[in-house]
Amino acid sequence: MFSLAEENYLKAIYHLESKTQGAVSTNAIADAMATKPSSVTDMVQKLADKKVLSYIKYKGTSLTDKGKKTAANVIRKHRLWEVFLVEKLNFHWDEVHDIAEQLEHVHSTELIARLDKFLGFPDFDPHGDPIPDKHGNIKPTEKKLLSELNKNQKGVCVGVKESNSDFLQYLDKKHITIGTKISVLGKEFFDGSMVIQVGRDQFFISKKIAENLYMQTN
Amino acid sequence: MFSLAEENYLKAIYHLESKTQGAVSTNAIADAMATKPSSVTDMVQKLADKKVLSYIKYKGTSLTDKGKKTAANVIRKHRLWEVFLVEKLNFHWDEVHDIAEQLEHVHSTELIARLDKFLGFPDFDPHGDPIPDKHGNIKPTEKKLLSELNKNQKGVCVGVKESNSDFLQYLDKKHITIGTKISVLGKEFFDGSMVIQVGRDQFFISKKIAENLYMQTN
DNA sequence: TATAATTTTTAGATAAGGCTAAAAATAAAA
DNA sequence: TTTTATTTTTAGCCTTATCTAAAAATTATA
Repeated sequence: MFSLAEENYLKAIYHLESKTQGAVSTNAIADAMATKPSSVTDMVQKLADKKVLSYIKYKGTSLTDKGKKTAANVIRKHRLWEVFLVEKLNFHWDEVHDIAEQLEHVHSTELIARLDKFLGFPDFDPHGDPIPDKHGNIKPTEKKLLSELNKNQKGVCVGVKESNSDFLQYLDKKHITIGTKISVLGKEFFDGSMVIQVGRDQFFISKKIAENLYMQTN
Repeated sequence: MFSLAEENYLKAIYHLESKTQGAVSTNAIADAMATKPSSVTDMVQKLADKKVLSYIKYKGTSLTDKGKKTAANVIRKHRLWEVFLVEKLNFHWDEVHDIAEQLEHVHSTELIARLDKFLGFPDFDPHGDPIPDKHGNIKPTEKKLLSELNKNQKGVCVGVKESNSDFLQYLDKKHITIGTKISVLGKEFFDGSMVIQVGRDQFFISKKIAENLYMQTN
């Protein structure tokens, strides 16, 4: 069992590893966690003792399989709770992060298994990020921007890139949300604008809109 | 904002105050929290500084209005989460305590407001305990004996009057426990016997049984 | 009411997690 | 290849929440 602090370190290191290659530096972790490098050194040494990461002085750290699995599980919980908050409690996509940040540390595998089922075994969270399975595996996925689709292609909205209130309100008005199917009826190469179909409605969207919607196409 | 430990102390003291009258003793708190009296003294002094309770050396403590409200709010969260776990995630009523114990410390008034609405503004948790409102007030509730109910009335079992082993074993066999919903399908005025419904089962009970079950009816 | 028993508090210690300042190692620049 | 700059670690200290052991206050008993 890991403490709240330990879980947060593992999560941060997991995210950092996926963004860069090679060992993760102490300073990078300190930046990501808004803490001091000296605190990171202490914690990383403790986590190395617990076999969730390997650490070489002055050379940085990388998660072991056990560490990756633990981190992925925390991320799984975070993302499932985000789906719950948005789908069931009607929060907006941009309001859920801080709450999920707390909920992710509730310990109970049974709880998460049941929550997963209650939510219909979702594959993506409201930001379009994939939800790891109970073994910590993430289904390899093709997440594209709507703006990358061409005429006659279609997909399912899996998240938003920018999530300012005006944008979310626009999506609300157009009834676009996670899981909404969108078809590209036309695309103007001059300005990247599109005509799309959402349900029975067909309408025009600008390139700016299309560039902020994550789509899954398979 | 209160720490996890502070919230747990407030909650424990709140429960102890409702069970006894007068100030709560240091040892009573230590017992309730499975901690040492010396630890309680430290914490209680800290909480007195924060104006959530009044503390007189060697004389015990009692919550201030602020302390009561804070404690009631933690209890409100705990009980709402228990409803969620049982009603939505299909946990059994006796499996939810430990999980709710963690969930109750998630900080977000908006979350609780929305959860409350999602659950249909419940008044009681699965154990039959009342859920404080957002101001910390608990609706005064009427606890009756099952024998006082009439045909077509129903309620939730909130406790037993006599608790000898034979009686408890009988309840076990009939799947009656704290939180069990019981409906009175028929009542014989000659001997006070009843036909009741528990879950999907319908069966006969004597007056003696009915006189030993506390019910909450609303 | 003086003594014994119990309760409560204080003093000092520990573990987790974090910080500052200084030292050591590594990387970059001259 | 020295020297300088940056990164990382170490050492020592702080806070929160806990503990044990001893002292003090209160309560019970003789």
